[in-house]
Amino acid sequence: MAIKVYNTLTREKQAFHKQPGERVTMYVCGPTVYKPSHIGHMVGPVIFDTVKRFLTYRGYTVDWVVNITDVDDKLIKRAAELGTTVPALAAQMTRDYEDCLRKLNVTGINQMPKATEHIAGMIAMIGQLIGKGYAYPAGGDVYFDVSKDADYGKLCNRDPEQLEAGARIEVSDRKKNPGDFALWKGAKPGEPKDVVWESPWGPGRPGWHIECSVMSAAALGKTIDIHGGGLDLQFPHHENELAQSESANDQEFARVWMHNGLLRMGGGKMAGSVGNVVNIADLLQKHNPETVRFLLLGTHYRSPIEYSDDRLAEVGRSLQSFYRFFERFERMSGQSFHALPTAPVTAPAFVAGLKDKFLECLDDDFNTGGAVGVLFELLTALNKYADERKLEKDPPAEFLAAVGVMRELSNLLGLFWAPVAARADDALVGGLMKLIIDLRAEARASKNFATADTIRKRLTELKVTLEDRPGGTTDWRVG
RNA sequence: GGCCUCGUCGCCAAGUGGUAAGGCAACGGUUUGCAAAACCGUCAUACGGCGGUUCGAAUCCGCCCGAGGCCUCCA
Repeated sequence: MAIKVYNTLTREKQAFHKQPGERVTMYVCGPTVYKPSHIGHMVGPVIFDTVKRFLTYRGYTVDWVVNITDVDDKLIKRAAELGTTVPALAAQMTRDYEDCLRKLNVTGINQMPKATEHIAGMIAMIGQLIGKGYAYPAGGDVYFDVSKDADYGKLCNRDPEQLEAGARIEVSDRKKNPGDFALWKGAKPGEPKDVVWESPWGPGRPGWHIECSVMSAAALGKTIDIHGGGLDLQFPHHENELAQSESANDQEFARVWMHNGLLRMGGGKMAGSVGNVVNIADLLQKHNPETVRFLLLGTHYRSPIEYSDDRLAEVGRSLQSFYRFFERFERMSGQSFHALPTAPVTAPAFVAGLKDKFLECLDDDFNTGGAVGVLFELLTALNKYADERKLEKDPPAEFLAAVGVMRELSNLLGLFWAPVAARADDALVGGLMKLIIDLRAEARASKNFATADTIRKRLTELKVTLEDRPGGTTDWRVG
């Protein structure tokens, strides 16, 4: 089985260009850290985390870098509004971003370089571009000259001529062509000192696009295997990164470009600039982080996802059947599903076809939506197996292996990483529940079903569900 | 105006030439003292519309309708 990947540059799915055993370098554009992260910021990380998990599973060694933009106009503005400094604001928002990644089980990032730590490299690259005639200083700024780059626009199929026709591009008499973009921005009067660096073209700070060109090369080399990011970054950001890097280095910048679809809300994309964002912190007040990850992976990564509270609630509901199975598994085996190893296991016959189907989905351009569907089929197969054999305890090795397959595959999607605290582990609550259940058991034993049902009904009103099992035992759960 | 996506069951969604996965919801059944959970079954002759190519199309081509992204900061 060969992995196929859709490449934005060629607009087609192609066989992945590396062989298992080789190192794969992956660079994904991260956030500008001026506000708390919203869910849209997590789409890329969750998807590329899954990409890394799968490539690793297939035998590749993946080196994944996500950058942090910690100096920029929005940061300067926001820091001034809050009465703080750019470095302080950036540090705080970076922690927020990292916290969100952790909460959504994004574990695969190897490095998160910051723009301000690579200013020297950016100045060097800008100098190189000027030396080769691709860029020109103008009034304290430095611009990239798109007319000098013969294949400018190849990523997004843009014609520089038509950029002029658009006329929405920022007008500046310093630019030679309307499509030219800033590599270096001269400092403006009144800007705080901590956003100003000295350069051969005067004090100032780097443009946005140059940081990715420099940091990706510094961390991963001049040619990277996978460059990822949101669809909204295709143009101009990625187009410009590409133009800079290839003009400066005379070698291919990225072998494969992967772009994830955008999260939408109310029919349009969710973005800080639109103002319809939902912060992760707020979101996690109401929903389990696994539900959020499940939602993001339930759709193919190149498609848009419509976000809504109802949608998340529905996803949460569909997740319940997995959790119930994990509890069932624990009851019969005495083992926690979450404690099972994630290493590959040989699939027993009754689930072997499903395992193959799951892996084929991921082989085909990381089709997580299809893979999630297979997980549900696997769940049904496991429950059915246990039902048919009336398994209550000491499940056979075959069954344990099949559950191991569930563990192995769901881990490729980064799902089910934490035991769900469905019931209070509070000693008092546990003791009270045992008391109530014991009393109800006595009522049932003496055929006093009216009392038994009243107890259950009252508990239901308190969002506690009782489940009577064969043999007279009763389990309870919240929800 | 230019570039680019997308339109599959009530809702979400996979499926890129070979006869429509899966989930939620709903309805029947098995099980249960009754429930809950689980399992079984029903639920799109049909893939926005109209043409075309083909032995064969949701999948390819053309046109139309509708939704969205980019062309300015944006994951």
